[in-house]
Amino acid sequence: MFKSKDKIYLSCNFCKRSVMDNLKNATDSSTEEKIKNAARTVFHKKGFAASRTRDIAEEAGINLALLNYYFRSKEKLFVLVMIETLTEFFGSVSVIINNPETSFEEKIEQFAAGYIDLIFREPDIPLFIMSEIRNNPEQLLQKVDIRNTVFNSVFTCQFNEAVQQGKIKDQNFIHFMMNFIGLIVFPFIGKPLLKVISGLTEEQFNALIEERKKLIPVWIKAMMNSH
Amino acid sequence: MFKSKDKIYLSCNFCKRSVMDNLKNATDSSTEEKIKNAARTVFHKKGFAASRTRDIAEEAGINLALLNYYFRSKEKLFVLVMIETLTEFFGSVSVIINNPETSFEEKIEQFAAGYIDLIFREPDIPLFIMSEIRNNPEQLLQKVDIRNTVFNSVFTCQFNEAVQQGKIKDQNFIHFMMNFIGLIVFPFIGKPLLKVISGLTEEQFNALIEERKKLIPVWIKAMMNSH
DNA sequence: ATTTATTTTAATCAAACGATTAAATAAATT
DNA sequence: AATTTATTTAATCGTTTGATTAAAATAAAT
Repeated sequence: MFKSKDKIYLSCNFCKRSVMDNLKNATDSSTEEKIKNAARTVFHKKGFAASRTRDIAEEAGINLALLNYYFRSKEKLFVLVMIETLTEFFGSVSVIINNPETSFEEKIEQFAAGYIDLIFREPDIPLFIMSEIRNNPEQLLQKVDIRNTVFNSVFTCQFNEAVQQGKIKDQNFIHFMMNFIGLIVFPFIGKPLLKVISGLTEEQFNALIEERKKLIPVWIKAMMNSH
Repeated sequence: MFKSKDKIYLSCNFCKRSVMDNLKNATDSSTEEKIKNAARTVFHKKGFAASRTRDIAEEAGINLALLNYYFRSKEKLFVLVMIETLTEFFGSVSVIINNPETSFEEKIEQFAAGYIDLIFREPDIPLFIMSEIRNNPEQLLQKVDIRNTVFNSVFTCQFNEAVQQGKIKDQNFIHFMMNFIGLIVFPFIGKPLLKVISGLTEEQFNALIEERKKLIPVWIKAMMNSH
């Protein structure tokens, strides 16, 4: 029991192999990938506590025992999904905010549009991350170095330069990032509530968010010069 | 078994008594109030699925059976907590945004400051509402008429007046509300993540949010005139 | 003082759930 | 072809968990 598979997939916390190696090795049609995709879907939608391993197995079209054979436990499978999700979610930012070719303003536009597109493809991710990280923040977040991604970025440098050159007013970078990310992400997090409040249909609401790709950069620039 | 208590506390969905009547009747020290407060704490912190009725009973300092005696089931207790939470959370807005004495700008300031204070007292509420409502939005939200509270408010009228009088540019009210609420609420929802990203301590982070009471109105006004 | 009603508890049930086992089948290796 | 290794399944184990029961303790009423 738990032979070679065990070494590859379950020792990721201890062995030298990175999660990314495992990702590359697995084909989309392979059983472990099927299970992981199913787990992703179910966890994202319901969260850890409300997800049943039987539901994940059914979603993957396999037996419950197989899930435990590959991933040993619900929790280990969850951690794997969480790492992949965080990596995807913050990795895609990294490309945009570290592009040396684009200006500060261009990055703001690309960031807003790119992120809204990303969340449109997987709208459950923001609420999933926020609510699951609440339980054990440091344990889950230490696996993906988000802080470094954000603070040592070209984007951050360009922000500081713009302040020094007097192009934008001097202001707290954390406030700026909170506002920027909040404007992008909040409509997705608050969607169920906001739909009821606004009385909009799914399509109307999505159209509104689509508009925000253009609007958020305008708003953010106005905010930056309002102090 | 399930005698007079039953009629009062468990038939709230069917009988003529409102939830508010029950609230008034119960003293803070009474057993049912102790249970409800404990349920509130646990549900707010962990969400429905991760909360155990045994934990709630322990938090309340009573036996598990007593919880079911008073509230009949975990789910009924949860619905009660959710209604109270929504009522409190959106009721407190109502006072501010329907005050006929204050101007549009004053309401923005009071709304921001008042809401940040409210969430400071109960910081788990925003994420609790967002994540729990995702599962059955209409069922939970139909119990509190939020849409009416927002759209038929003095605040909404004053917004429309300001647009007509050319004081602010013509813009989508839904966008405006999403931005406004998002700026207030998102730092609390994203707190675990934002703390790690920023590297700030609890106190530093709270101080930052405190600043936002003054900053958000400034930002919002800048945004409103940026189209 | 006795009955009646209410409040509280310990013990336990039944279903749900995560995990395991052992056995069967398929694939790969020698 | 024989043997080992990998994949898949049915059956089931042990806990957890929501809910119930019956009875004890307390309070209220007659």
